[in-house]
Amino acid sequence: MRKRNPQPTLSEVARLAGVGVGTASRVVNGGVNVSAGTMRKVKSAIQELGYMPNHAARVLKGGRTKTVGLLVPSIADHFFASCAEAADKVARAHDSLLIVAVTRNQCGDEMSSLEVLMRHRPDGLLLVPSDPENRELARFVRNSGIPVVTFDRPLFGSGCSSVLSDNFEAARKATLHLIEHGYKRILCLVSEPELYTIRERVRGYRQAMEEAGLQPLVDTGAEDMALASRSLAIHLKSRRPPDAVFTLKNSSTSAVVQILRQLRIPIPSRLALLGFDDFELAATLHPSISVVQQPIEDLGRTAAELLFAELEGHPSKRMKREPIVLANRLVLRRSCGCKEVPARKDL
Amino acid sequence: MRKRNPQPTLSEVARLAGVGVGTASRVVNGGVNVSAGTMRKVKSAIQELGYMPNHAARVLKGGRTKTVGLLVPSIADHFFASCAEAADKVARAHDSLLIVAVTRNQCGDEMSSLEVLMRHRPDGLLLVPSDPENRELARFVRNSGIPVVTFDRPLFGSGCSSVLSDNFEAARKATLHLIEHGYKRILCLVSEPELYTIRERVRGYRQAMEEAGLQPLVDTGAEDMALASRSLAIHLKSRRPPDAVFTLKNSSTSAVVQILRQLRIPIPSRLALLGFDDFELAATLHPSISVVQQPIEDLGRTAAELLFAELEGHPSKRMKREPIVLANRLVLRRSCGCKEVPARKDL
DNA sequence: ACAGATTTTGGAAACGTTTCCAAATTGGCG
DNA sequence: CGCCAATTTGGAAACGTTTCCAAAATCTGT
Repeated sequence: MRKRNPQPTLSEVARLAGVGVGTASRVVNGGVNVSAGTMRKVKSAIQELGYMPNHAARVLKGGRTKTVGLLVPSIADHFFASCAEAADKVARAHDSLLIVAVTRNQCGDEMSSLEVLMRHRPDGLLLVPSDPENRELARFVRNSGIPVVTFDRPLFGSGCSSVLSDNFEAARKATLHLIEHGYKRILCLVSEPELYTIRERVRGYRQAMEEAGLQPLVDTGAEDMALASRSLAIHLKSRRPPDAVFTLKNSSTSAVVQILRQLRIPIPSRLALLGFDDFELAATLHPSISVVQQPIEDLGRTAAELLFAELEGHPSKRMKREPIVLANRLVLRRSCGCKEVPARKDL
Repeated sequence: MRKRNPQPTLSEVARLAGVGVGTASRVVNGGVNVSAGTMRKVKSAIQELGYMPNHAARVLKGGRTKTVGLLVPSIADHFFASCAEAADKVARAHDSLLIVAVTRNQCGDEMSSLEVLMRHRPDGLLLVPSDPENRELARFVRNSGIPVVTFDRPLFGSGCSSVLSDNFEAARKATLHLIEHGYKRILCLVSEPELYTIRERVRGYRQAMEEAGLQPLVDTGAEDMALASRSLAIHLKSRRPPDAVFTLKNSSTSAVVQILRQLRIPIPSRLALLGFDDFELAATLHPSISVVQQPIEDLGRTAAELLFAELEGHPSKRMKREPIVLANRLVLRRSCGCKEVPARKDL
């Protein structure tokens, strides 16, 4: 059986329904100014033929593509995957498709991925810029002619809206919390220090230490397990070893847990630990790990909603360009020396 | 400055170069039968105008869309996210875009998501069928007229290729391993028993138990933490409590770890544990958790490669329709009573 | 029942490519 | 130089929509 697939076209639908092609088109697009009878005829013709609009033709004609693009560093990463899922849900609610492309935080890939995305002429764009200072990207956004919203990281000079989380303030509060516990030599363990979010967190850490009159202690040599392990060992053997560690990333946190277990260093009695970004087993580990919990889904959802608002409602009435900043939560567990406390809402 | 974005068209290029539009087109597409001089003129015109072909117009004319669709139950789930990333990499290597839609293992969503995908006329399709017996989906695939590859789960009666992992055999081997340790009352803790992969795993478990002349003990009441907790408590209090647990899903495994920790039941001395599907902290937990490790990226990558092979190379020379079955690895850690075997790469 | 206002309808034009085919140009060779 | 073959070129048609505009049909109020 050779059921080739010469997709039925709108004129075939029109012919079968006994109406003009323009009329058929109107029925397909919501049917304004179409009489009930005609509507019915056309709809049943569509049903019978299994007609589906040809997307390419629509795009060519210049209409909406019902497509929004999402550009993220990675899609296997839980953080971005959750954002993507949340954004996808919003897109689907607006009868649109979210198309995703991944950069790997490399600006080169960024532009080329963007190009592949743009081929599909998305109605709008959701971005996580690798580098907030990327002028090429900012220029691209300005000239793109479509609404763009960035999230997790801003894009300076692009004039587009952003949805961020307060990395600075959350890191500051977290550090202050450690300080309140009496820890004085707090090591800040960093990987990927070039990323905006990480830089903000480091800034928050430094600010807190400075406020307390303590000496900041930042180590950027935590790119992977091996390096982190080496760094940690050196610090622990130094003349004035740290009494607490503040890790700025999910994977660093679990790496440190693993390393400390190997070294048989008890948490928090010998070394306290607080991590940025929650992870599934943080509550299950022994001891449970205190973390800053990010509003992950909120970021994706809010960004998408903002995009569709600009897209549908108010193309001219541009809302204020101030970034929307979402709060993080400090979830206190055992690893910072706290008694297991119910998660606090106050940042 | 209203820098609208009237993308330059091919005729503008042609005009600037002083040639016909057909000639310009030939230059853009590899330039066969074009004299060297003309070539040069057109290319510099392209350069000057920053011309980029309009993808929609090309597609409309009947070419490839350079797009493949991926339909998965979820994209926030680490398993599918990794598959997606691997498939995306392959797609990008073929200068194509992977477009993703999510079902939530619900057949209704499945067809509607598929419809949204099909709007974009993908050149091929990558599917994770919610239900291998879904006749509607199978019919759709047969009539779609484009190559389709399923992975993780088959789709019976669809005639398309599949890439699977050997859930049955892996579960059997895993159960056998527990049996070799001397465990006799092995509880198989199940959630989402309607899923194909889960059913296969249960089947493998039963087979192993039967081979050993032991009584299978399957509990499907593990849908969430609360239920799992209740189930587990009941079994532990029964007259002949289990001495080992085999969990069939990632989240069940960590749920059980958490529950046993709360109940202060030592692993593996009082209750051994072996899980299906590895997770990041499985090696870090105390004790470390033995698991079946799935070839996650392989699944996505292989499926995508298969799809592009059908797409590009051999549209008629259909390869054998036998599913490709990838092997799982049994990663032995402490929770099943094993000594920590070289904590790294033991098959 | 009729003029005018309103709603509904049909069909042509346009979107930017590619793909033809015929026309124009070039080259070879007697 | 002249003629045929081979190469190169220009431009029309087609892809399937949407969006016009004018024509047709229907509705209003008197």
